[in-house]
Amino acid sequence: MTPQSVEPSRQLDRPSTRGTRVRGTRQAEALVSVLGKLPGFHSAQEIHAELRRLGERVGLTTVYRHLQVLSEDEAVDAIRDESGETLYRRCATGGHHHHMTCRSCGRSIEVEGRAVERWAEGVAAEAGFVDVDHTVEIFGVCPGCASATA
Amino acid sequence: MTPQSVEPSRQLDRPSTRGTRVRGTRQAEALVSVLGKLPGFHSAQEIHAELRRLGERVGLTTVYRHLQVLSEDEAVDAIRDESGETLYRRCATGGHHHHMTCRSCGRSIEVEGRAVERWAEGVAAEAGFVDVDHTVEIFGVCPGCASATA
DNA sequence: TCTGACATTGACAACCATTATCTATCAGAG
DNA sequence: CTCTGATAGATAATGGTTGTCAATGTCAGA
Repeated sequence: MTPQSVEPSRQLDRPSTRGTRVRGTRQAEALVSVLGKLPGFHSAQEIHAELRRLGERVGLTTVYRHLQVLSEDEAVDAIRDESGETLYRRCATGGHHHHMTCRSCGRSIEVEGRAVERWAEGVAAEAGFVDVDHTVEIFGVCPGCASATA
Repeated sequence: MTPQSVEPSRQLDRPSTRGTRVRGTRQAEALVSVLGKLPGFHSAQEIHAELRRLGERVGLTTVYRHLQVLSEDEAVDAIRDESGETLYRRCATGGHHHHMTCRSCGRSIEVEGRAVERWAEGVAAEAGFVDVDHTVEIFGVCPGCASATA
């Protein structure tokens, strides 16, 4: 996974010589476009299905490949749901952040957590851990779903 | 997942009428025993392999089943590694807590995080989320491994 | 504009952890 | 001891993800 087996077109997103080509290929553009429209988190398979629905002819393999690259570039967020499936979402904000996801409708909110960052760093430093990274996910039921259920 | 499909032997761990039988069967006892000895997190498959290595004849299915039940009972912690595999570890402390795991040797430290709990609750309350739960995992390289590498 | 080299695609099969199924077996009560 | 429901576990699915590799597309330079 670390050996960047693919690592394609790393040469910046050029302004496109013709058309609105963003990253070289039609497929990549379509994928990015769909990602921008879908709210909340979706699995690679769902994204692939959506692509097909829109008439775009893109292979599942390609979807996986792009999502992987995009998530390495931090252009999309990747989280795992409770069944272990990987879900992707286009990042709204650029930097490091976390998510609060609704268990019912799947929509998610990006949350900042300076407090958490500090805490994590503190804990790690105290134990002498280095090269530290962390994941934080909050799950709950959003106001909308909560009132709908009640 | 919520429909407690299995949910066996819910009738408390009786003091055992004969032997040190903890939960009725040899297999369950062996599993718990191994869990107690293994440090850090291990996959169900690893635990199963260890069981076999010790000469215990336990089926892989059974290992999975027990780990599932134990984790529902919060008798073991379950986390997911980066490849999506589920790892289990016997809980040292009873209550809610998080882990800081070494990427290199797999050992983990249990950490308390009142700060995080408070933060998560605050964020959730602010957004109107209810029935909130959260996961926090810290990954890094422990002092031992760090100095070994250096 | 043409062309060749290299990157990308995608159908398909392989992987592999996990779960479902279904019968044989065991534990414990009476 | 015997009966009965719980448990075990071999085996077969499941299903998301990744590997393979030939076909195709892209773009730079001629």
